[in-house]
Amino acid sequence: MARTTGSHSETTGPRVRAVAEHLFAKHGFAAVSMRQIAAEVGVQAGALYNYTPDKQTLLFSLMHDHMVELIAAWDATATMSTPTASVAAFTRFHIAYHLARRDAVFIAYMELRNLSPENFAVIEGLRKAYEQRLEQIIRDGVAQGVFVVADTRIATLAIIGMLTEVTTWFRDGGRLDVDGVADLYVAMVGRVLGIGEDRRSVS
Amino acid sequence: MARTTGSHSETTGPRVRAVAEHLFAKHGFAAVSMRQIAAEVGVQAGALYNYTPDKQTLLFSLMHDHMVELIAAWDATATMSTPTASVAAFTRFHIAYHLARRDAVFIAYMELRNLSPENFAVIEGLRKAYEQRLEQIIRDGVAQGVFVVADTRIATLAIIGMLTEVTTWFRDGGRLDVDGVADLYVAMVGRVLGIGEDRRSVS
DNA sequence: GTTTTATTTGAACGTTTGTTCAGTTATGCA
DNA sequence: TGCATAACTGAACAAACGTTCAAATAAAAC
Repeated sequence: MARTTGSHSETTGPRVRAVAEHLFAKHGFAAVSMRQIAAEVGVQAGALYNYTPDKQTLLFSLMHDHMVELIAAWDATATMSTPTASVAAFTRFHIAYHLARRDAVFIAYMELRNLSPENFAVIEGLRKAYEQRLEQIIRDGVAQGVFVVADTRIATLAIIGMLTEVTTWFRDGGRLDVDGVADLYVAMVGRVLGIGEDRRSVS
Repeated sequence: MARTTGSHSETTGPRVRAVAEHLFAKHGFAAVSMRQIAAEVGVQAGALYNYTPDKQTLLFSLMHDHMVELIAAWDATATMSTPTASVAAFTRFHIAYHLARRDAVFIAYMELRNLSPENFAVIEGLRKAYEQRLEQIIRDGVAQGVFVVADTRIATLAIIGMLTEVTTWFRDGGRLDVDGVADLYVAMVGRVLGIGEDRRSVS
């Protein structure tokens, strides 16, 4: 036996990526073998090498595409408006997107140490680029006097941290749905940024 | 050659754990071999099995001890006082402790999926127990009317998330030292909890 | 209907894996 | 000083690892 019925690059290629994404997220890059991926795809291990030069590149490719798509999705969502509206939109976008693509998000946050130095630098740059989007909104809000924050950079990181943490506990069918969670976080993020704060009350 | 000069269980045992903790944090549990650990300790791989029944138990033991020590350290720190003081103390404690023991923290958050189901349940229980400490403080604050939060549970998770995120970017010798970072987070956490909020301003 | 080409198999490769254990040696106790 | 034991070595085990490649076969092109 060799080539099987219905075999096709256009279906196998994406399937390899989808299966790898799922298994890497579930068990970790180092704990998943090429043979496991192949088995799940329904193919022999050797066939995977038609779609990736090696395992490491497969991981990098998944992470890279995810980060690029994340940034593109936000840039397509973002509209010129007030900092207050922008930060609320960012909060809702971040939560919804991260919950919808949990496997990819998990990998992008957890498998950085399995990347070669050059590949790491690329992913790190993309992550920074994404964070910059939020940081710029906060900077604008501070400049316009609608946000009151002691340290823009730290506020950015704190907000990213609290938003991303949602992926670790959110379960479909739980007490709150995605929109309900997003509403609560929009309010909390607003507080962190001091929206509507009476500035005289600050010593 | 067999037993080497100066060999001693009381020194090798802790060294195995220290080396394993460091390597697991740096490269991930699955990516580190028993031979790598042994080499770093300065011993042959077989010798490790005097100190752990197997690799998985070594991981679990590290995570378990870390969580127990974390909880014990907080319980030793916590004092009866106002919710506002307690939450500030928790914030400072969490940041300082997590930055001081970064390797252990990293492992406890990242290697859960490499645990057997029973071991996972134990660690998860300890994590919940730690979160409960913060949640109880927030609940007390809400009951006393000094905190204003829409959802106590979500506020707890959001705060834990934003505090833990510090470990991903903090570098010694950076722009801010630990105390400086903690100061900023105490203020941000206070805002999330609505401390000092004018309740009439909420619709 | 034949030829070309893309796709996959299946076996093989050299390493490395976690773990075991009989044998060897330094150490602590009598 | 001698003996028992704790600590470690070094070799061995079967299994699994990522990767390669000639051979085989389905699909596409003509």
